[in-house]
Amino acid sequence: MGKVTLQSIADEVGVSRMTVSNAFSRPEKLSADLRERILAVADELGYVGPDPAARALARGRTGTVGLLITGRLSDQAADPVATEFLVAVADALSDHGLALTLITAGVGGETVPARDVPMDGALVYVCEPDSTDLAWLRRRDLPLVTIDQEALPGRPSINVDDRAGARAAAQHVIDLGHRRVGLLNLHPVQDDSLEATPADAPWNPPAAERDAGWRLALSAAGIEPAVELAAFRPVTAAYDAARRLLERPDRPTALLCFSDVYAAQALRAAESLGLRVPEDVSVVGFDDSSLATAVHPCLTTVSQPVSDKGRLAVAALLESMGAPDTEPVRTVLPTSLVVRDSTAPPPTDS
Amino acid sequence: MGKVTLQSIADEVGVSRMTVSNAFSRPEKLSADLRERILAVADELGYVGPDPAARALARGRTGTVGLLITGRLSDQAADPVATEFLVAVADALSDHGLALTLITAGVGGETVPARDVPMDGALVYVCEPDSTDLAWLRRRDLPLVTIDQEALPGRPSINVDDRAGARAAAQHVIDLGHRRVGLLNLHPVQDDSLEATPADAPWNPPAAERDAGWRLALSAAGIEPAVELAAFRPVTAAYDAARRLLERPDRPTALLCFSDVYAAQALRAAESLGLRVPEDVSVVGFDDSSLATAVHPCLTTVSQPVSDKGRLAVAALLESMGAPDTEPVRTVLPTSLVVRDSTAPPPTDS
DNA sequence: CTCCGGTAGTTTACCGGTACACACATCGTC
DNA sequence: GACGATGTGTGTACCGGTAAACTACCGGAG
Repeated sequence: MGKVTLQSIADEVGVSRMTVSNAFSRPEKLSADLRERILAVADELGYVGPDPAARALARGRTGTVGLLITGRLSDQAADPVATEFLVAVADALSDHGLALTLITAGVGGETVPARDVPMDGALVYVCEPDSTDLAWLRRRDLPLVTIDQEALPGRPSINVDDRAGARAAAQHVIDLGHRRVGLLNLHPVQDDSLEATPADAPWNPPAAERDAGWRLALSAAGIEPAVELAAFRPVTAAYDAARRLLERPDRPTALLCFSDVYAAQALRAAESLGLRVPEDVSVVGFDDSSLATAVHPCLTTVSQPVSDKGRLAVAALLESMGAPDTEPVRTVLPTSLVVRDSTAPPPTDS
Repeated sequence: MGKVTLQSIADEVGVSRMTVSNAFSRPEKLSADLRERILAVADELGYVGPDPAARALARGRTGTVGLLITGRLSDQAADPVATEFLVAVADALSDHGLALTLITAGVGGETVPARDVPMDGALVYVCEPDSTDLAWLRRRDLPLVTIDQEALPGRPSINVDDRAGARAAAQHVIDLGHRRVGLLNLHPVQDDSLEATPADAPWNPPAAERDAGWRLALSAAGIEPAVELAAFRPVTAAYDAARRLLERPDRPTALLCFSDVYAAQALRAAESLGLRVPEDVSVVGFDDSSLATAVHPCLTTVSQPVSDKGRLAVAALLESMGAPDTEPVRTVLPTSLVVRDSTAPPPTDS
């Protein structure tokens, strides 16, 4: 038996192919009676419904939205923030009957998802600005929304106010009386190779903004921070960097960390050196992810609305899919400091 | 300007459309010289490469694999096991240049992803056996692999040996001397409505197998367990169920839980009743997820190879995409008991 | 009686590619 | 000098649908 298509059903019923198509896709365009008959025959022939690929071509829509994440998903998923975001996006999309396709950097084989996967639009989440995948998406002229990225010209963007959050975090430890402060930020490592990364490699926007926010408050207080950078992976990089900070002769009494993941590593580093948190050293995280309350002590951290970010990103994407040429919206969501148990005034003998 | 297609490039260069197609998809079929020229013109015209949707139709392959998860992703993602699995799958697929599309239950709107999204195959992860989405996938005659599900006829399946793991867990507490044992298992709630669920609603396979394993060991020891069921969501359901178990007059001295998430709730329930773990009550989890070592005390639990599950599922799917009619493989992966700090002999006065 | 508007179904013209068989020239070989 | 083996490019026939314009019919208003 050949494959069952609209045509074979049409022949069987004795109507035009178009009518069969309508029976499936536009019930109101034919009589209920005939439609019934067509569906019956279709069922009998084992027809599964219009072929999605063909439909996608003819309609120009696929019902799928991509989420671009460079690097392996396992790298990103190590941070609860990423999965929380992903989940929010998937939920928001499914409310609109759209599916979410994960576009991760291919291994450079035959097929490049960013180039070859049919989709109606894409969310650009974590990726280097000069990513080839991003370049493909842009060339395809797809509706795009960037999240936590430098905004693309003419495209909506969703960001959070990292700078204000970081500034509040720094101000918090300053207000507690800390004068020796360490910054534990992301290392802008490229291509998984620490060596190959030029000294002036650009930070990704969140890291740059957080750094700027911290320094804004610190320099106003006349404090010159000690700085260590740690690559995103492996997580022990953050542990090592935290140890380097805490082993300095002029040991910082407060650590401001790029993320809760980093802060959690800092807690471990402090513990390994026999330092108590917050009595001997204060630690501040960022993100207020699930990790923040899962570790001991619970982290003082900067909260960002991750789920809102996902929801708004989807909303923005849907809008630019509907009306391509509207003025792109640049959304910046607020952050707020959440004070928990990992910060306290510095030890009195300091 | 009209859209740039293979044809427009062909006209411009003065070759046939097929040759242009080859220039992009099969470089070896034409001279390097001509190919160069074609690519140059294509670039100049702003051509982005063959249209994915059209290519998908013509080739019969889309480069995408679906992952079917019924219910909202946020529900599932509450369990670290689900995200760990998802990540393993995404990574394994990206090694083969395939993208992963999340198929979650739509809201029943216009588009039904399971029916309308183009894909080459699908992994069936968590879903009710009579799910309409699953029915769509089956009708579409897609290569399918089930994971943690009842195997589909003629289709490969990946499962873990839940029964043996549960049995080992039960045997462990028996060997420690426990005689009063509580089971905290999954409630087979349907459609999010506890009331609407018939009393004889079928468990999903893992829950059924774990129950069977526990009882195998317990009944051999002549122990009749106390049982409470808790819906997957909200997580407090497990907390409440654990409290019910621990408030019984004949309070169990050991709790065997459906998952680490449940076990973590049981820990909280015990704490809320002033019971110490493991001195007053032992708690055993399942999965050995990241949660197991994140809580205090660290959980004795049954370890299952989640990442392997993902990898093997992808391998099985790729195989059945390549050779549709091979004998389907039924893989059952081993589980193993991991003893940590949440189990101990029962209190002596019991 | 005619004109009009709506319903039901058909026609035509794509959507943008790929597979496969074939034509044609070039070239080394027996 | 004929023959097969390349290497290159072309033609034809799809892949399986959808949009939009068009026709035929029907009933009611003018």
